[in-house]
Amino acid sequence: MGTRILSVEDDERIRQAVKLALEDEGWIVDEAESGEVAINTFQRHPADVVLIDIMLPGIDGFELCRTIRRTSDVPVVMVTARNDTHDIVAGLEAGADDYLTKPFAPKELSARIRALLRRTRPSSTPHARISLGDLEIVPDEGKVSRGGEEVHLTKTEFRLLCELADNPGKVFSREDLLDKVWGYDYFGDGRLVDVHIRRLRTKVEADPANPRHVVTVRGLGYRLQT
Amino acid sequence: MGTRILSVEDDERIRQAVKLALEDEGWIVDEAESGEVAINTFQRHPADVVLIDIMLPGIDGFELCRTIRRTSDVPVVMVTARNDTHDIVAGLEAGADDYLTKPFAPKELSARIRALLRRTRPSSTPHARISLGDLEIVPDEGKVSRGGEEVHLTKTEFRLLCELADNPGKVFSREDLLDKVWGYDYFGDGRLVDVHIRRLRTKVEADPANPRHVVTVRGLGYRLQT
DNA sequence: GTATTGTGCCGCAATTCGGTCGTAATGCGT
DNA sequence: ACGCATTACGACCGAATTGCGGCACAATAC
Repeated sequence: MGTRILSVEDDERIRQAVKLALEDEGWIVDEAESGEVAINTFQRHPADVVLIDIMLPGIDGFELCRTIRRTSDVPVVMVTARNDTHDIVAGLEAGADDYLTKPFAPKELSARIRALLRRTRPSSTPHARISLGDLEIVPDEGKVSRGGEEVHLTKTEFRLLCELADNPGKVFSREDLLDKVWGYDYFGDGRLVDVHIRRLRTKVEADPANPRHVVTVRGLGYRLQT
Repeated sequence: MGTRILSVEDDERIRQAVKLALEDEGWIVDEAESGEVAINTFQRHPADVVLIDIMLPGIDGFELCRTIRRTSDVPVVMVTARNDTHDIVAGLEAGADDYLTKPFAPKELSARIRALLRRTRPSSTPHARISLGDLEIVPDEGKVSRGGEEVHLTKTEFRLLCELADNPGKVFSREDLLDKVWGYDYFGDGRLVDVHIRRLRTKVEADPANPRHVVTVRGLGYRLQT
């Protein structure tokens, strides 16, 4: 979560369009209008993906890319104005991971970045398998079983359980869970969490009235019993 | 994947039960009732996992394990009748990778083996042959058969199936599949995946309305049933 | 050139899911 | 024991998801 993207582009209007498109995906967007500013910004806020226009005032996109590559292996997308093979090759040699040709559709932009994130990020596999007592959770397979018996959870229930299981024993407040499961931009009733906890219990607990796994900590929130 | 498992066990009934449980997972099961036979069999058909009962007539499980270890680093699971720390330590010293205590649930057995395969396999090459229940996939030859009967798949359907089969059990989101099957530069409707899943089912599933292989995980994507 | 097959896209229908609400039950402090 | 705050429950309805048939176009075979 909190994916951060650095967009380096000197054209004001394109920068705006890019920002809108990317923020629409829920990503945080840093902007830089030149290579110098970009390097500065990147050092203060390392991004998860960097988007570089080749034609820049001052140091050009290739140089910027090489500079970034010296200190980071963050995925880089180069943006070229013309469909010039030479530019593309030069970009890839400078260490870019992908390239885009102007003009590009906002959809294409976000799709490329998403693909890039998918390709580079999943190496950090959190937990292949979590088991707590008679509960077993396999995040990769979207499976949960109690005492060997597989139980079906909905997407939200599953995410909720995974979140709790991420720190077994830790108490999560409703705000914590709303943030992590429902996203940063959710404004609703905190009782929403209660409802899903209840639904989760009916499926995960042998006796939902006396929960042994999903425990409520009155006044604080919920936690997963170790 | 044509996973082959060698089960070394002198008790006829247990051997039967193990065979059934493992074949249920789509694995090929070789059997040996003694260490001598096991060594012979293993040389003719190298297995991906070897399951050894400690109590064997003739050479015992530890000796067998050491013998196998001299020529192969195949994962070995030791089976002990009693929950004896000494046995377990001795087994691990003999080169075993995991151990099980009798009596064990078939589910636990297959879960352990699956875990072992996951831990050891990823380094190896793409699977030359994948079989799941009555389905058999041969990526190299572009062939798929259900219950021995060969079925014709189109290029896209085949790639889709292979992608799913690459990590059986893992849930693939539509984006994952679009990325891998259609390429990272495809920007169409995610519903396209649905359509091809449906077409795949009409060919691969005995009853396309109740898919047993290509399963949908609502809200997450699709996965191949293990 | 024509027929056949494969591919992508759309709209409809069935189902499931998610969020909200009113209300009941429970725990906690006094 | 009482009142207040917090949590649990059941039900409802709109929204999201997915399966399905069909259509148009492209690729390939004949």
